Amino acid sequence: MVMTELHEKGKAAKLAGLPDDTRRIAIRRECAAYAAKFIKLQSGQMRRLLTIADYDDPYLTMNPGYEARTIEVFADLVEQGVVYRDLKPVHWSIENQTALAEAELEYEDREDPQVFVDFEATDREATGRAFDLELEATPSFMIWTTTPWTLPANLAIAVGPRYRYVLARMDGQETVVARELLEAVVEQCGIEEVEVLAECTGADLLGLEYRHPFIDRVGRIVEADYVTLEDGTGLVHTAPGHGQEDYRTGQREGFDVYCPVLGDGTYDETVPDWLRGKSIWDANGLIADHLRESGHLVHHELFMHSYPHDWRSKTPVIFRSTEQWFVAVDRATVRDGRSLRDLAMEATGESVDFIPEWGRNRMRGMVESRPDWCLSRQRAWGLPIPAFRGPDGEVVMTPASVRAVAKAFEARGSDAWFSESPAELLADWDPSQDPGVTDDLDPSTLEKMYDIFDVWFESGSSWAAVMRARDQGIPADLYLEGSDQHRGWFQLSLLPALGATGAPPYRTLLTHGFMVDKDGRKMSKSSGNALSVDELLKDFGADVCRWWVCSLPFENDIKVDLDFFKVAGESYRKIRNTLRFLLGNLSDFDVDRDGIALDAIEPASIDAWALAEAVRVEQRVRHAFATYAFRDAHQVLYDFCNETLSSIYLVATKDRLYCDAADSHRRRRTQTVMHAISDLLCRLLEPVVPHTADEAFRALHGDDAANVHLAGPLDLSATCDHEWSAVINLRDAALKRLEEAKADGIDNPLDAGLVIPDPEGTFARFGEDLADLCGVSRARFEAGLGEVEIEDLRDAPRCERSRKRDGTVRERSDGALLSDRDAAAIGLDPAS
RNA sequence: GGGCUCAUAGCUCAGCUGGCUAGAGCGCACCCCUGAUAAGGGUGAGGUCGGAGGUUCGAGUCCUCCUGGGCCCA
Repeated sequence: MVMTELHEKGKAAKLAGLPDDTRRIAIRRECAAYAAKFIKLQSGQMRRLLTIADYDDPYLTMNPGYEARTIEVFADLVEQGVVYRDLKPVHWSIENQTALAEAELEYEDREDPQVFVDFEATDREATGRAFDLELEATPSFMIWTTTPWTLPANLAIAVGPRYRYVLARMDGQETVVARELLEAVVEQCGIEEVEVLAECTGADLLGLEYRHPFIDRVGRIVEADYVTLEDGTGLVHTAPGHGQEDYRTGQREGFDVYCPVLGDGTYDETVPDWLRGKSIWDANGLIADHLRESGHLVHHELFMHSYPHDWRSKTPVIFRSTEQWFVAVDRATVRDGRSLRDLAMEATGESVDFIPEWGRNRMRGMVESRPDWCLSRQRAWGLPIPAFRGPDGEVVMTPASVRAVAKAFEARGSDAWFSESPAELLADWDPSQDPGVTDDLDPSTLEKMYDIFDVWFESGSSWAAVMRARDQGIPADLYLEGSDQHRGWFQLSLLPALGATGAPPYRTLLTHGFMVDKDGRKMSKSSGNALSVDELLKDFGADVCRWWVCSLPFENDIKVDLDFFKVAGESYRKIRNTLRFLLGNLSDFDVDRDGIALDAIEPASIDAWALAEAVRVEQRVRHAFATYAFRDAHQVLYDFCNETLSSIYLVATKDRLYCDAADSHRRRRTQTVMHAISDLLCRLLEPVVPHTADEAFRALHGDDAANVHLAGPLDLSATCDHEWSAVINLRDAALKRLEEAKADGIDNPLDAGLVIPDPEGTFARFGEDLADLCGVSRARFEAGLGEVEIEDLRDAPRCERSRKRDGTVRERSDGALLSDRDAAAIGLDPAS
């Protein structure tokens, strides 16, 4: 990205003229500035979401202290004997001319050729013997490949020793293919005449030789366990310089790691002249043409498949052999002889918790099959791998020399690698005390090497550079990332920590799914269905966004759409309105002056019930938070506000709040509970909707300095009559009856009274609240009744103040129609 | 092509180790309130649990295959 900008600004040309180290430092300056820009941008977004972090002292991988800690982790790995340098095929980005790690790849669809090619056997008789046949013509071995450009590097053909192979005459040419694939090959290649001449096993073919179709070279048939009968011909083109499996086969069989492709994706001098200097992508066509002309090409067609691309440049990557640094996952560690893979399988099997649990299986599968970690990159920006080359060309890098460089970096930053001499960088190193080198090694004879660490090694060292360095303690409680990081950060943090300390860096791994659009398709800038976090924050506010996030089943993919934020905004407003209503009704209430003791609340009162519900909510929400079940917390909080408070408690208590005498016990009792519930709600909502909770909390306490984020739990308790659940059921039944009564013209519940069956005498003690609970004017009980009945009160006088028709309404001394309670509340003598 | 994973009312989701007529919220329809009002309350209609087989006395819940998403890899 930075290099692109430098080119566009024309600075790259100027830089090219500078000495290597000077040029690298100049590029690194640009990169550091670029990184700083994004640090500012992204931390700004995170702050706006009101995340809590040490924003005054963030950890940055480019800080000298962080760099030093990372290098120390590396020193520990060197000490454990798991770091090595080797010539191997690695993922190579032609665009950026660097090796890439698995985590730096993206798979995208790409159209490539697939070719079926005949490789002519060198020895007709020997080949015939394998099939127990005397041959009249020289047969061929047919291979299939989707990367024709790797054919110049072909050194072998691999077969499965146990598979059956046939010698078949196909349109005149005698060719060997796997028996099970014959039909598919014939069909795909459009072969018209087929005659099977003989059959043998793969084992019979081993050791036979063939002539390379356009290079003067003889190849050999070898065995390999990765040969499958799923596609191709069952004979696998093998180029040890261009594939990891091919490389292993080549090592075993003693082949060179031959790779005629240069870093820029063109061929070197060792290929035929018609390919020299050509780009490998052009070579696909050239080679196909050449093979067609020479009669080796059986079939050629284009097809779409998923192919690895460089995640930065979005260009296709290739396998290319280069010297790189690796972390070995199967080498024994010095500490106890177990390999990193052993340790990782053990850690992911037991000591680490996974949320959700299937992450364990997923990650173990990846750990089980992962290749060695290619640590080195060829670029200017990043942390240098502190390796030197000695006077005899040998690589000098010991735990002590690495730690000496860590000291230099700590003091002067990793730019020192480019501005200082090897002797300066190794000032803290004494070769004579280092068993890893000869005693008389003179640091001033060393030359710096210029590989840069894979960025994943830096982020994978944060347990050391952050948690341990800041005395936060390791293992960390939780690493949280998307499910792609089972291969990325989770795994690449685990391996260094296991190597360096023998223990995993975390106790728990929490994984979330990916954002997809409302149709479940993945989001990307290119398909235009991506949403901007900035826009969302601007349009909906941080609290609504957080409220939405809290509602998600995060372990799966998350469907995202603008409409969902609107819905989240609606439900958020329900919470906010509930709080506002609570606070509004506490305006004349001072908890110290007017509050009553919570343990003095009558158990049969609706206030005891509401408080008991609040206690349950507190327990459930706290438990949900503690187990990362944020969705449950969201649900419980919403249901409490919507159901318990808004539709039941607050509706039922409106009458007393508005119409009871201001200082009456009943009214103050309700306010006391409303105060406690408000306090509780603020504290429970605080992690989710911090702005709202903060605002409400300060209003509740009438203290602008009150801080809900520091308030801690409330730990309420309540004693509630155990028959309250029956009362709530009774309410449901009554509401249904009231709905039915609308057919008789009783539209307004206050025009009705309830007659409640109460054979056991259970409901009488709730009498005071039952009418309000159902929104009717009054309730009475009858022992002999079967079910709830509605009393038509439309003819009863209505209180002008409370609008109730409770049977006590009559004209008072001031001429108003009032009930007894309302008359008393405004100071009239009830008897008057 | 392989590993992991998802698919339940119009929408977003619950449904633990298989067991009453499959739940919630939103939305929708109808109604009430008008002293939470760019609010509040009530009732109700919506589902062949992606498809096809199988195990079982019984499957949304277990097994197999298929279809369609997602992540990771080849």
